[in-house]
Amino acid sequence: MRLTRYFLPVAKETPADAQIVSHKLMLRAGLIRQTAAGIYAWLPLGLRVLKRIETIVREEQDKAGAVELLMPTIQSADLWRESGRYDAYGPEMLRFKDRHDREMLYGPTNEEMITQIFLGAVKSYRDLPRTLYHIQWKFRDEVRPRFGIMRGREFLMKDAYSFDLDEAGLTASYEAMFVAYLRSFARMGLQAVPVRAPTGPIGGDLSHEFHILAETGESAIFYDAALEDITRDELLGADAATIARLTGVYAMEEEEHARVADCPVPPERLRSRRGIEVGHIFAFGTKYSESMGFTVQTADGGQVHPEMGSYGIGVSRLMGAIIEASHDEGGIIWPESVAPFQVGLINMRADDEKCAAAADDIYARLDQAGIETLYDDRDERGGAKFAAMDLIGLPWQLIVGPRGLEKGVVELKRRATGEREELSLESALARLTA
RNA sequence: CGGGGAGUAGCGCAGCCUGGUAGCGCAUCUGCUUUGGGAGCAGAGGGUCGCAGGUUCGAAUCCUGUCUCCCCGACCA
Repeated sequence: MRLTRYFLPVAKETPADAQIVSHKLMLRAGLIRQTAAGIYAWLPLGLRVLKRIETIVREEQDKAGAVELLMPTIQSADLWRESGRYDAYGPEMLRFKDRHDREMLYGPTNEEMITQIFLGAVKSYRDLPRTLYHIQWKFRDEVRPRFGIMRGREFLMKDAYSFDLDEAGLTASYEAMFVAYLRSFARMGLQAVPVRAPTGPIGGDLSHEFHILAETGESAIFYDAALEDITRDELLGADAATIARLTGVYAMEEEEHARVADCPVPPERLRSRRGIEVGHIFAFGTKYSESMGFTVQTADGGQVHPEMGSYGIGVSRLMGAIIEASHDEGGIIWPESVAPFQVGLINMRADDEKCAAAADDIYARLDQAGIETLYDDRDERGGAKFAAMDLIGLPWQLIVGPRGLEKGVVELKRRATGEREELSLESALARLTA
C-alpha cells in the first residue's frame, strides 16, 4: 500500500481526552477515531489489526472444534423475557422500539439467541456435544466508558456457546476453550494469566478470567510467581496437563484474594500486578436450557437439559491490551502476528528519480513475495517519515536512499529492538521472507 | 447516579475575571531554500467561539437553560 494513496491520519500531538498510553497511541497512529462516548470508528490501519486479531481468534476456535455462525446485533425483547433477563439486565442494555412499536435491544451478549437457534434444530443426544461461536459487535451502555477502546460501549467480541449432554462433557468443552484461549493470546505475543473467577449466584460452576498484565489494567491480580515460569511454547502447545498446571497455581482478583483467609502462597512468591481482562469463560450448566425449556432426548428415551457454557474474548479490547504490553516512547511495537503490515518501506528521497525508481522496484518485489508492505512514497523529509513509521509500529522498516544505493545497500531496521543494519537488497529480501 | 473539569480552525491551547466583533503553536496550501531521525524563510486559506434564550448601543466574554465530552467514585467483560 502506497502512503500517497492510503488513509492514515497520524498526529504529533496527543488528543486531550486520552489518558492511557494505548488510547493515546491508537489516536495518534490513526487506528481509531472517537465518534461518541465509548464509540469508535476503526480507520484503515486499525481495521487491519482488528481483522488480524479476529483471524487468530477464529483459527483457534476452529481448531478447538467450535463452529462459526453469525447472529445479529439487534434482538427482540421477547427473547430476553423468556430467560427472565430482560428485567434482570438493567440499564446496561440498550433498548429501543422499532416503527411498529416492538421492543428491541442491541445485544450485549447472545445466550438467549443461541439457545433459541440451537433448540429449534436439536432434539437428540446424538447432536451433542456442539460448540458454536460468532464474532460480532456488542453494545453495553456502560455508566462510564473509558480508556478508549478498552472499555467502550460498542465492542467486538468473540462469544462461543457449548452444549453438552452431561457435566463431564461440559468440562471437556470448557477445557477445549481454555486451551484455545491460551493459544490465542500466546500467538498475539501476550502473556495471559488465567484467574479463577467468582462463580456468582449460578453456583458450583467453573469460571476463569484471562488477564493481560499491564499497569493500566482495571483489576488488581494476586498470583503465585510460579505462573511466570510458564513459557510461550508451553502455552502454544497447551493441553489438559497445561490447564491442570495453570489452574493449580494460585491467581485471584483483589476482591477474591482479600476473602482468602490463609493465602497458600508464601509472601516471597506472591506477586501483585494489574490486569486487563481480555477473556472470560464459564460453565453455567442448565441455566438457559431450563429457563428456555430446551431438552434433548437421551439414549434411554429420557429428556435432559443440556449443560451449557459460554466463552468470551474481547477482540477489540485485545488491541488496546497488546499496545499496553508492547510500545515504547516512539510508539506502538506490533507483534508480527497482528501487525497491520509487516514492512514499512521508506523512500528517503521521493524527489530523486533514481531513488524513487529503486524504491518502486523494491515495493513491487516485496509485493510479489507476498510481504504486506506500507510504502512511504511521500515527498517528505526523512525525519517525519521515520517518526511516523515508528509511531505505527510495523515490525520492519526498509529504508531506501541515494546514499545506500551508491553503495548498493539498503537499511533494514527492526522496530522492536531498534537494530539497524545495511544489507544488499537481496539479503534484506531474504531476511524479510524468512 | 454523586463529585469535579472542559467545549474557541483538523489537533493542542490562549483570550473570558475587567463586554468593543478572535489569536498562538502544530497541521494544511503557495513560493524559494533545503533533504538520512518530526527543516528554514516568506506568504495564504480555514472558526456563525457547542446550542438556545436573555441583558446590553454592542456578547467568545455577563445571566438562564440545554446538549456533549473528559476525570474521580459507585457499577461492570
